Amino acid sequence: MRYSRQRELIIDIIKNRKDHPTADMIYESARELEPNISLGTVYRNLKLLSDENVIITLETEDKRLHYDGDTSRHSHFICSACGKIIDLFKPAKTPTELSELGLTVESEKCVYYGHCLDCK
Amino acid sequence: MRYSRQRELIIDIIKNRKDHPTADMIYESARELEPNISLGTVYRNLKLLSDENVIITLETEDKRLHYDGDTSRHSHFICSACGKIIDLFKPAKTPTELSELGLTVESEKCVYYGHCLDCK
DNA sequence: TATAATAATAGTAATCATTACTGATAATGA
DNA sequence: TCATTATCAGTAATGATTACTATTATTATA
Repeated sequence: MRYSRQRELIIDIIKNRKDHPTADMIYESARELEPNISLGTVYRNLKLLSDENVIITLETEDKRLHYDGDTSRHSHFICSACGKIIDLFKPAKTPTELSELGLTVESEKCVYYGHCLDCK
Repeated sequence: MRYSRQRELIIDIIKNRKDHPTADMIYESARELEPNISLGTVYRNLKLLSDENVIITLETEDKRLHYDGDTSRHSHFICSACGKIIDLFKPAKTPTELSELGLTVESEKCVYYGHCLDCK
């Protein structure tokens, strides 16, 4: 992977945000410093970076990928009303602890990734 | 919600499958009994049923929604190689227990849903 | 430092899952 | 039976993402 000014900018943007932006939000942000950057470039690099585990993707119910520059092991809380995504760092919060933070947990989706018996 | 033959068929298909089909797979299956059913009808009903919590959606990395007729509290294992989705029923399996089942856990994504402070 | 090889880019077209739209059909309460 | 209207089939539209192409920029090496 060669150096590119555009990719460095994209990494910098994601790593310095606390929210979990979509490709479009990252594109808007990148255009402030690199007005000619292409949306395709943003998408290509986001794919590349998540393939290389430099960033993490979040498949949400709004049908747009959200990106997270923090690759440390943590969970997320998504507000069903406004869609806001909140980091939940380890050690894992229990539903009770979340309630104490003012977060009402109504449901959860937990997915483990790896290789199954057939594919090993 | 009125009765419709098409919706009953869709519910029946999802509730009787152990895999986690996409809209397209459900459409193909439904056409065997209801050859004129429309793909739009399948999508409309899947949305309706998940809004009413009759079924569950799974947002996966293949960018297609997968549906689960089992609404009991459980997690999922997704094979990174073949995409197969396996139910993990409660009590939650630990990484060790999963390994014993032949499932190599390499990463996880856990999302909690509810309402944040601002939206309550 | 100049140069050749090629990764990466900008800009745009294409893809594809999902949703919206429309006139016809069917379920349901009176 | 009939009126109301949810639902349907079929198709067009949407929107996020990916693919394509000619050009530009990075980098290893002479």
